Amino acid sequence: MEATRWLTDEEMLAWRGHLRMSWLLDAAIARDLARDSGLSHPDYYVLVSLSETPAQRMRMSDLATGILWSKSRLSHQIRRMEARGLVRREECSSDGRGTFAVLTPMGLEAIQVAAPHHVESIRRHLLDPLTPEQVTALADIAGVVTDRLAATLQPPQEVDEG
Amino acid sequence: MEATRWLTDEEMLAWRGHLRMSWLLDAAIARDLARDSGLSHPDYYVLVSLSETPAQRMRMSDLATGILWSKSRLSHQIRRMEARGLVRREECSSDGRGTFAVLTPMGLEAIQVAAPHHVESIRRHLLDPLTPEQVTALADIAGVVTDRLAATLQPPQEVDEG
DNA sequence: AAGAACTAGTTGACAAATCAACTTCCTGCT
DNA sequence: AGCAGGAAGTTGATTTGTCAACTAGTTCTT
Repeated sequence: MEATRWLTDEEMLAWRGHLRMSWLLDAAIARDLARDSGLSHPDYYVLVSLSETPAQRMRMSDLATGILWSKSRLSHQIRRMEARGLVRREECSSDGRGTFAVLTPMGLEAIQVAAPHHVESIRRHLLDPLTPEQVTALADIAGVVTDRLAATLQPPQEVDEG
Repeated sequence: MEATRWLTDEEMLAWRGHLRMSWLLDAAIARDLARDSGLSHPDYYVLVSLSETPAQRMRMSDLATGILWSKSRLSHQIRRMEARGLVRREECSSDGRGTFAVLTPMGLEAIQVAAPHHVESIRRHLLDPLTPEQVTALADIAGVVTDRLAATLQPPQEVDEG
């Protein structure tokens, strides 16, 4: 059993700073989003993913993978959004098990209205306070860390052992 | 109404990268924590805050403020942790409304066992992949962003207007 | 010293996320 | 063809977090 290498002050600042930043940032951006557009952060991810796709539809599992959610979480979320008229489900003709989540006109409208405010909010809270070098540094840091994590991490829920 | 300044590729990379990093990092560290120590991330914050305090006790509201939680969330969390024997509540003699959350011997034991593994997990997932310059850069970025946000953000729940 | 206004904390109802089955359909093997 | 095993989604129960209302004690004001 080796001695623990405790965090240096600088490391502690980076870790706790990151935690605090991500919590505050998420809260601030979620608050803006709700105020400006009546959407939650999860709603927004879903709508933006669908809207970036040519036919504005995606298979449930592709969507879930893209935003790093479990299939269960996505299914519940889509059910709620369907009830609000933002998306609808459509069967997949080529695979009987499959389901598409499809953007409705109302969902498209919602994301188009929301997007400019959301960008503004990201600028205000995250990008504006940073120098261009810091923006690049953040992108690099995130790249390195996520590459490593994506390799390690098994997606949520997919355990299913017998 | 001015034209929206959409995000550049670099800005998009920074923002989405940050989102993805914080989600994956939290998931990975939470998973390690649960496996190694049977604690959730929220449990850990609470225990660590209490353990860093001289008498291993804190007023509920100070604790809530320190970890950026609403009073309600903390109250529920402490109730659950109390049921597991990790903390207990104690009345405050100088202020009849007040309550202390106090670390129990079992809670102390839990945090002492958990801490080395947790540090190891933070190193593995976040710090090791980064250069020392990147660690410093991350600390700086978080500092700038959170200072700005802390000024703007009203704490959760404290609305209470009539 | 009395009451208004504020602060500390809790509670219960609701919303959202996770977890563990479960159904249905597809694919590959013999 | 027929069946084992895997993949796609859904569902319901449980846990966790949020919101609004509430109790009780303190402080400020006159």
